[in-house]
Amino acid sequence: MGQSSSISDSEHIQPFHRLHAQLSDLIFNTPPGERLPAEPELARQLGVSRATLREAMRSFEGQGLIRRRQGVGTFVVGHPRIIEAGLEVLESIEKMARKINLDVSMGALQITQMAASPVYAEALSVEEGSPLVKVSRVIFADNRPVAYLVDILPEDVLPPATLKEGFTGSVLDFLLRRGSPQPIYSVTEIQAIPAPSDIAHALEIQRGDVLQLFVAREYSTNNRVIAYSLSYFIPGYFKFRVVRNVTSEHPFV
Amino acid sequence: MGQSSSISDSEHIQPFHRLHAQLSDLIFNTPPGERLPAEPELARQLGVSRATLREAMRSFEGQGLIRRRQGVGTFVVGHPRIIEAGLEVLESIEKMARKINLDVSMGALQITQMAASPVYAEALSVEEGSPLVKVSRVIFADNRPVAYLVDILPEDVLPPATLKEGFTGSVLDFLLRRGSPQPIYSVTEIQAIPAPSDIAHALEIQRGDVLQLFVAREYSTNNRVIAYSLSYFIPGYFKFRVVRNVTSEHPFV
DNA sequence: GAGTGGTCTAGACCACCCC
DNA sequence: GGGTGGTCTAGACCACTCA
Repeated sequence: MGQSSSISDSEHIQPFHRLHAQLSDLIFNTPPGERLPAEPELARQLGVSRATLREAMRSFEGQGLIRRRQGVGTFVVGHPRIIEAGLEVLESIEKMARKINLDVSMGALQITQMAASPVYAEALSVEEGSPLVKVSRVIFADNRPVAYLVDILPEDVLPPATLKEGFTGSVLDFLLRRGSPQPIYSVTEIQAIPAPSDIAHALEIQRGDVLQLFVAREYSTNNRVIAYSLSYFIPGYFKFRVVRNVTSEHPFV
Repeated sequence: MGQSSSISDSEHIQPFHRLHAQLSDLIFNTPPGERLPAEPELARQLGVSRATLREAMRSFEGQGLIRRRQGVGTFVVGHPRIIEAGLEVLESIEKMARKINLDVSMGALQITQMAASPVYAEALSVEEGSPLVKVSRVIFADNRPVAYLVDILPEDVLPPATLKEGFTGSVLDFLLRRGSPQPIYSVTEIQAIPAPSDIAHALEIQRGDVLQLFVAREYSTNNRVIAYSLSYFIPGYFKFRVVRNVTSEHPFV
């Protein structure tokens, strides 16, 4: 079983590889916005089990070519516009998106006050237990969730009350606009991770799907850490670029 | 079924979450180097199906905490030493590793001569069909594969014959040592991707596991592109860092 | 050949969305 | 209520490794 053998020059290709090609055809021959057949139906048509079909679908979702919505269906989306950014410059997604005339909005905003856990205390160089504010939200581009952002700041840097008005999703822009303390630079760590359940849910992708994660500490004058932030990006919607130099002398940053 | 209900305050947690915690316990309480029980056995012990067990294991593999080897078993590995690098500086994995006294070696070296495909021709700014050299290899740290590197260069930049001697895995180091043309900087694009089958195989991970990919164009004097390179890293063994500045004037890079 | 992880199947139940 | 995707199960066969 497995290989349904109806194809003539069938090597013993595993179902997955054949499936991947078939799915690719199907997706590119389906107009954007259209729904694909339901999973059980599609699995039957392609002669594989639903588990195998879903496995093959994962990579297309990471590329932003399809979008699956529980209770609704799986939809083909057009080639997404890509948000491109050079990493040397610290700037908000909103600003990056504006450059390519992409409509960006914010949703699922949560502002929480909390006491500093050991991890956060260390990241922000504050006492354990000191008051913090955690701001999390989802960024949408073309009405699709594309990023999940979390900022953690000391309460005196960002009193929750001040956020009530004029917050559009970017803590960085907010701080810059307010003026003091002034963000100067950030040290950002780059990681690739499988999506944890809660974040997968917020981004409407599957747990385990690939995400690009930036973990940043933002610094103000006199090297004070004013924010610790986690940014989860769905790959395929973003292109991050960095210029690297061969240097004989080594600047200790 | 599923929840085996022996636990007292059982909310209706999905098997996956409970499993993840149980696995975490098991892994941290198993000495590095030891083998875990076989998958069917372990699935029985934990009261889940093998599919669910394997799904839960994926994330631990991405973090480098376990290593699965077909036909052999699943092993706990100690907290891996992490190769850390600032991205501002273009340097080879060998150099990064040497800084932390980590033993790095190369395997599965393949040197292929080929004609420029449209993609490669564009990337290297050469004529389609012009002669190229493709160098691919696997990088091992502590005897584990941790990265898969591919460099594509014009044949006149890197005649295959010259590679026969003194090549230890880094095309960058090789070019620097030889002196001409001299690499000056690279423009690197950062992506998170699920591992394609062939690369998963070379890195001894599972297809679909998370990888950090760098796609770079390396430039020489007078802005000639001398190399196009793809670097696939297993997350968990690497930590990449970049400093980002807030700039009021906007340099159009 | 015995035992391991890698892949796949068929079927089930659930959470969710929309009518 | 009816249909969708999300999760899980039990069992099978395969590819690989090693004695």
